[in-house]
Amino acid sequence: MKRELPKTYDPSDFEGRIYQSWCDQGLFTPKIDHSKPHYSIVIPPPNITGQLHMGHALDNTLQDILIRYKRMKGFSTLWLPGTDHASIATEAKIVEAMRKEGLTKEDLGRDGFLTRAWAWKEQYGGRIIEQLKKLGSSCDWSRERFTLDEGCSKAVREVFQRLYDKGLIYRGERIINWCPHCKTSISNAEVDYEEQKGHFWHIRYPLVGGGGYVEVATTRPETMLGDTAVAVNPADERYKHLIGSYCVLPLVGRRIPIVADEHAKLDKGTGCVKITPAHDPNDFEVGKRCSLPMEVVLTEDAKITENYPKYAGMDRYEARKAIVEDLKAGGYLAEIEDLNHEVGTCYRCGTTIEPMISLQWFVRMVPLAEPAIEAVRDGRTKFVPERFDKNYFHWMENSQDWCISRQLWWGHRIPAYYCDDCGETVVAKDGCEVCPKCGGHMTQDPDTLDTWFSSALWPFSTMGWPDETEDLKYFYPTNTLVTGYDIITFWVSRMIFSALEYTGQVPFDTVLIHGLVRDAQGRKMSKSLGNGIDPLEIIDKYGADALRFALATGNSPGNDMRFSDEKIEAARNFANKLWNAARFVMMNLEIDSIELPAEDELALADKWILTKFADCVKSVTNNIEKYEIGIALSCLYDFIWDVYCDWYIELTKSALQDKGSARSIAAQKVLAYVLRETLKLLHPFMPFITEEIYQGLPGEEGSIMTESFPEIENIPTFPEAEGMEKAIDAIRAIRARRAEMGVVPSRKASVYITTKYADIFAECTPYFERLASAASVTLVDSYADDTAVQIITDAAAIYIPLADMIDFAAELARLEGELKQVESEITRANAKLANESFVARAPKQVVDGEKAKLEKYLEKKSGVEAALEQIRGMMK
RNA sequence: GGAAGCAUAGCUCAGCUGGGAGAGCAUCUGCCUUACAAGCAGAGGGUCAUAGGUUCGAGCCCUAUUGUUUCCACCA
Repeated sequence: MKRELPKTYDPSDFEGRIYQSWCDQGLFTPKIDHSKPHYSIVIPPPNITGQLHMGHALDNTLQDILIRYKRMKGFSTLWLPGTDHASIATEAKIVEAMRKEGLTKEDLGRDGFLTRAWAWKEQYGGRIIEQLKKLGSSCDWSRERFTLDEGCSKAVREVFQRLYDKGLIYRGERIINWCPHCKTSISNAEVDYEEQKGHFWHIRYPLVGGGGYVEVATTRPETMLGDTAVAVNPADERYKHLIGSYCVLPLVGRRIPIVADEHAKLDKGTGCVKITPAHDPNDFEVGKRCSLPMEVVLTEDAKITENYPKYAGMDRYEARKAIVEDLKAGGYLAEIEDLNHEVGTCYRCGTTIEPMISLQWFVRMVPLAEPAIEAVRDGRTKFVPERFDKNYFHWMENSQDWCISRQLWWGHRIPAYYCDDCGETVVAKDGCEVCPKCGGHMTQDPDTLDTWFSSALWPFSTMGWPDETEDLKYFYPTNTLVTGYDIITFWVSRMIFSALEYTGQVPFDTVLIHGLVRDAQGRKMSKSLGNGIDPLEIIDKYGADALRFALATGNSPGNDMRFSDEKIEAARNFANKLWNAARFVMMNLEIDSIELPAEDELALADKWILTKFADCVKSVTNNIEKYEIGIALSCLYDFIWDVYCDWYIELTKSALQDKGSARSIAAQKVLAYVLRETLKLLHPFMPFITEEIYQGLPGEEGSIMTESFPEIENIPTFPEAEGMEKAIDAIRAIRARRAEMGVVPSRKASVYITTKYADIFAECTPYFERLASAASVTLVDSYADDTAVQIITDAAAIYIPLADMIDFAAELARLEGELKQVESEITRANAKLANESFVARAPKQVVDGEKAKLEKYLEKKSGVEAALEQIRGMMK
């Protein structure tokens, strides 16, 4: 059944319909077939708070390209989709929404809050999935997962239990990053540093017994309330005599010791450091080494505790002001220095984090990191591009224990239980109600886990781990993980060590890293700048294929890219070009199925396009295999636009006019064959337009998705096709000269050609007539009309009698220029070949190539010289 | 403080293991040529950041410098 394409390319006309038909046919759901190789990808699960943004669009376009390619290559292909509960981000949004209604978490209580959170998930979780579908993502929706669903939660509890039993999870008092706004701890990875203007306050602490003081400096003077010592370096001659003595904490009056610790540097500041073990990570360590007491001075919303009545209830900044004033009044303030420094902020809400001592759960990183480092070092998992492994190693080798407990409600609740009576701690994945020790009632830890704890299990928890499911056996480990470089430490590294620990295998063999999508000026897209581009608007306006093309082309792995109107328009134009080429081919077809003609029916142009197509298949395939998506796509772009449309279609036009003729039918077959095969090559990149056109081709009823990706072995190639290039060169040369002379295309002119490739040029006569404005083409042994324009190519000398158009002086100048150029080429080639070292050391093919060039130029030179002679003769 | 990336045409970027600098957009000139003006045919435009080095040969490899971006760590 032949269907004509509408005259204009309008993606909104068919993208939705096609996606639905793929779903209806179940084409995204793989069959588990142990006789076939598998290829699997798990999606980086988008947050349920999110909307599709350009980063997602890029990430998922790349994944879909790989998935569709592998599917057509015959792999049993799974792209497993899902969403992330995004504990802190979602909870923050819900709390904010509640605040507008005048409600707090406490008003609703834990259960009430969770009911509301699940309602949120129902409302927004589906939205981003719908958006992914608009992009064309060929995910197996029947396997869609959610990090907080029963299966993933089971995996989380299992892992927690195993790690606890192995001693790799522990609970302890440590300095953690506290967000006073979200009122939870966050991990080091969740802290963003930003430069802020601040001050360095120099404070004098009077010495006990005798005059004098030590001077310390701080950027957070309010923490002085919690000072329990002053440290000096043990090697510091200036203060050696003070070690072991005491000073008095101003405003507070507490006697605190002067201790020796390496943490104090000789050359920094005054050499004396105030020590606040409960509110500073370094001081915490000093405190441990020197057995100092810990004095907590801030509450969980960063206000001064009741222990300091004068300042109690003030928030940290008010207290800072008040304390500075009081220090000044008491004569303790020595100096105020301006200073810019990096301040840690919460990556979710931007609030300045407060280091605090707190009882939290931690994952011991060193034993887990080691095998994970090894797996990348020995290549079981590779980063593309490779350089990102440095990033990974650096983080892995220096990672501190991971704080995994969060004082949030939306998340996986920690499976730890404490006895109300004896305080016994039990970790139990299946729950625990009665204390095994005293029979008392057990209460579950109120905290939840870091959202990344469940994300870390995603590649296998989604496949049913810890159960030995069919999916797990067949599709795990996965093959490729596609993600941005900004998430390597958060997520990729944690998946790797988790997978190794629990499944004994790496979670994926390749991590394809892409960069950020920036705006046309190169700025990060952000809400606050208001420069975000909405992929859905782009899809509505230009189509998903155009968006995918724009994102996949013109950049290489790991690099940021800019997105602009020009880019998306160029992409849309390309789709339109293909659309119209297909329309043209289809309106000329008289055949009802597509097959290649017998070899003896092939014209030179047919052999040429088939050979060029084979080249295209090769480079597209090779580049996808190397994850060079951008290069693969640009090969296709060039082939479709320049080779197929601008040359091959034009070359067939004269044959097509002769409807029903053998030549016309042969041309139709080749046109249709190359079109169909090209659509298959392009399908992974632009799935909708390729499907729409494909289904309009004669004899093609099914989906292009179920076709095989073109294989180079199946495409006939012909060494003689190279001859076509000689004719193309000649046509180009004629066009260029005519354009230069200002001859309008409608003015046809006779063309005389002398060449040693007469057969080729004879066969190409119609092409010259159609594409080079030739009235006729005559092959001659020599040509002697002095008034003709002369054009010299490598393969031929071409004469066009256009006497009235010729400006002889200009012609002379041009030929002289051409001679000069060809001579310099000859000089260059000669010099190279005269270089013994070059001839001896360069590979043979390079040297031979150089000789061939020399040959060509010498021939051209004699042609140019002859032409010059003729024109000089005329001008006399 | 540690590390990495980038620097190529007016703009945005490609350039795979070293063998005569490419594309898109923009600019200029023609053109309604049996699909496509979202098009066709031509043209101009580059000391490949700088300085050294390795090599028969460097945009590509090495060293240093400059500019720029990012990541990590820390700043009492």
